[in-house]
Amino acid sequence: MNNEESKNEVISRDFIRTIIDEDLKEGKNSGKVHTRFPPEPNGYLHIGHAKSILLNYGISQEYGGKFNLRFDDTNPEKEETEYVDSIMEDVKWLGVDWEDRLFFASDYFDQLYAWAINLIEKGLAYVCDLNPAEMREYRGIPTEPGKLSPFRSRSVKENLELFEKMKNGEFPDGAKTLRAMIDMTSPNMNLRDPALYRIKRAHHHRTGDKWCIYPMYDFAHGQSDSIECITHSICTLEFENHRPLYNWFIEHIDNMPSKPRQIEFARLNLDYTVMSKRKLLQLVQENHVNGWDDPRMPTISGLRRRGYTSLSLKNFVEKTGVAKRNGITEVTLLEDSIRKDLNSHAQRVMGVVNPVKVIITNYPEDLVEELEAVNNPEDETMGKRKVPFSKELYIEKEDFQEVPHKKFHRLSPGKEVRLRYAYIVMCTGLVKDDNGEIAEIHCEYDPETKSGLSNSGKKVKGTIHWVSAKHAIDAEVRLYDRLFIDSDPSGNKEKELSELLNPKSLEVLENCKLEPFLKNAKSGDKFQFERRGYFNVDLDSTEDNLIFNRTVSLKDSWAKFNKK
RNA sequence: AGCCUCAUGGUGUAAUGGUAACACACCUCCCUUUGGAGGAGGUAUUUCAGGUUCGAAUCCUGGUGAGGCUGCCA
Repeated sequence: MNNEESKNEVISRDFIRTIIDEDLKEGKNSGKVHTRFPPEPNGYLHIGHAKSILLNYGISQEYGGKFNLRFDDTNPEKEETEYVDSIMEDVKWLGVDWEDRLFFASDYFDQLYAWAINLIEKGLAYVCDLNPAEMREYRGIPTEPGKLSPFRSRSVKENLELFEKMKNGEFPDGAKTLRAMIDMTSPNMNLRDPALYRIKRAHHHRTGDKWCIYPMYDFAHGQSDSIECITHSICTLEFENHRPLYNWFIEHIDNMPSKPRQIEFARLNLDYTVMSKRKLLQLVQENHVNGWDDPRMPTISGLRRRGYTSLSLKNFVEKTGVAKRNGITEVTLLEDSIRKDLNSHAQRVMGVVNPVKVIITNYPEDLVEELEAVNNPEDETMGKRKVPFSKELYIEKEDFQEVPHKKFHRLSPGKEVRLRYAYIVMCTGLVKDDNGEIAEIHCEYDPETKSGLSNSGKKVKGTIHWVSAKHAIDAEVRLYDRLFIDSDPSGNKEKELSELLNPKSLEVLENCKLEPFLKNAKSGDKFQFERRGYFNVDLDSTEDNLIFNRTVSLKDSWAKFNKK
């Protein structure tokens, strides 16, 4: 083996996999790796969750371990079955298989209750009557220690009775909490006697009205991990300060099934995007978008509807890496991942989004030629198709300039251009309507230049796409652009979210003309409209009313040049 | 302010005491019946100050900057 080869063998490992490698080397968890994804069913999953899901699942697969899906449903007020369903659908769509390991934190409510009693018996938890305002006051601030709750000295017996009465519904909502007895002077606020249980008469999506007390996240999460024998509990940075508490429960509750290890990494952020569930919910509720799966949303369902594939998301997420540094990834990286995927897989097709009519004046009136077109130049096995050509065509408005820019090499008066898969045509005239708008472009074609003909060697600068007018099918096309004009909408503290919206994030074009090949396109089908971009057939598309969503445009150096 | 965490091109991540690299973005050029794809090249990086060392992005000390924590949310 030479030097170069040995260098290539050094696979770069992120810090989480490095930790797992070390744990394995030390013989921890008897060599097992078991991860989980713990969503709260209070909203739809977004691409940041996709990163976490794929990270956790990917690790479980790489190490020959297992992966659980567990709903963190400890706050019934915000949680709904609708979200449970959408989350499962999205996780599955990402290609992630939890096999028979679908769990709910609410499955563990009885066990959690028993463990709370265990802590009370050990003198490590107490029932507290402080109201929220008082509790806040007693907690103190980070720079100053808090004060001991006056209820901290209740006897074990009294605490046991009170806690039982809490469970039995003998106190009104919010009247009491069960708290851990840790350290009111800790610089880590999470350790200042955190609440374990609160009284809340809310209907739970799974346990119904069985409980009127519910465990807090901190009291449920680590223990749930332990019950499921999770070895590495991967979460985001904001839980760093919770880790001592996470470990405290594992250490102080008797006979915990296993000792999971919490590891935190930086969540994914994208520029021109908001990623918090609260803000996403706000966009939905204030109707700035059409629901959670609006193609402008960074939700998994939105991205799917937009036309992203799960493979492209997986590739993207891997490219963003895993680290502890907070940063903002550019959306161009996401766009690159879908272009790469679709470039090699998507069926090519011609579609005119902003049509203007072209008449080939020297072309026979009733002749229709079936021209051969390549389905995907990147993949010969995708074959070829026939495209009808006739005297009247539609081309893209922007492919014609009456007074052309010197670097514009498309159609303009007196100039020649190649019609993709067809002939070279020259523009010979124009017809304008009463408003001065171009109604018809007149061209003459050169029969010798038919595509594929041996003597069609004439060179022209540009090639444009077209659709035969009498064969064209109508469709609606939705052009999407970034939802926000601010590259960091969440970081903008001066303006409301609604003031940062891009007014042109959605452009609906009703009168688009597509080649007949697309007649039977089904929702979810993906195409490249040559020279325009990648398009996904929308969820609401029907045979009579075809709707295409633009996933992403093609890279366009002409458009870029024009901007300058 | 106290505690925790982080700091490498424009962006995101590598380099695990030994030549600072990869991807995206940006810019040139070539090629092209998609101004796509592809190819060739280019601009640009270790937060600062000390220290340890033959050698520091990496280890130590201090500074600076950024993020997190002060819910009976997760």
